[in-house]
Amino acid sequence: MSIKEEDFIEELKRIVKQKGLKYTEQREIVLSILLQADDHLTAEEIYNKIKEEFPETNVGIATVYRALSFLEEVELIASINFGTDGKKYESNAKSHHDHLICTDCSKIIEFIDDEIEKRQEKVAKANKFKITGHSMQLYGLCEDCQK
Amino acid sequence: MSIKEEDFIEELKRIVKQKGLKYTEQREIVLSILLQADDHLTAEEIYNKIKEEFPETNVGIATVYRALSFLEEVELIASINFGTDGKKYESNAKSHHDHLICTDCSKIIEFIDDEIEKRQEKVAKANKFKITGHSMQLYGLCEDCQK
DNA sequence: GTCAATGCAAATCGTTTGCATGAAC
DNA sequence: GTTCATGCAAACGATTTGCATTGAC
Repeated sequence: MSIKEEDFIEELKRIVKQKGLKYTEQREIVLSILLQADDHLTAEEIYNKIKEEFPETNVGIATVYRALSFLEEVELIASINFGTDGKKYESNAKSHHDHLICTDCSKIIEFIDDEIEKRQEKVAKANKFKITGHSMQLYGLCEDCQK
Repeated sequence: MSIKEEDFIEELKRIVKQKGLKYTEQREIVLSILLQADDHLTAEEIYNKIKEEFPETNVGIATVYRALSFLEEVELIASINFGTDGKKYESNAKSHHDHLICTDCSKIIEFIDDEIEKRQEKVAKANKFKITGHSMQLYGLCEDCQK
């Protein structure tokens, strides 16, 4: 487990305690699965991974959803929306970024563009909006799928 | 009906014919509702508007969904995703733009930023992606809801 | 007349909820 | 011991599908 991952687990403990809630194995497992994943996972994929990697722990899909909502709320993880096809989650251990999504094979490429970020702030300010989050996806065909 | 709206209806007729499909009143009604709407509508809202504005026409919600998929596929309309809360549609008669969405009152403000568009192209090119569409939403609190 | 499009109801899928039980504190 | 979190199954809401019927061509 990398240092960053430990930090996130510690952060979760801190948040839970500070809110007067309880620290459970399930919440930790969901977070750690996302910390170790190198791609974006759906709730169901996380649920299956738990059953695989932690067969001794009994988890319900409802708990996975509850943990994900909680972790997203406290900003330890983030989600991208795939419409009817559900949401995908990733940990916030990586720095902020946006996504290029292949509409054919669903591959996701992450990118950062500071200029875009800056312009977004500007637009928000011009419209007197207090930004709490944003979601930007570019859809298209990846190199392989263009063939 | 503005000239632009007529153009869109004509375009629909052309596309339908070219594809060897059938031109139906229902598809035209769904498109024209979106052409006349000044805000973004859900499938259900469109369905209700049809029952209101075209009470003599019998439509099922399934047909509305089928028409919306079709119209989106041929790029006469576009959608923005609200996750579990469903999709909202708008016609493509207006020029391309992105959205500022209030997480409190759901108000949507449209904006265009050429610089952001340019940077997006650049990012796509750098990753050898062939862009077919994009979706960018900034979430936050609008002026009123900050109070 | 043929074939696509429709309306309806049932089915599906991701997600949420109610409730009794179990675990953290 | 109290209270929050869990697992399970049932409920939910948006969207899709199967199928017999209708309507466009």
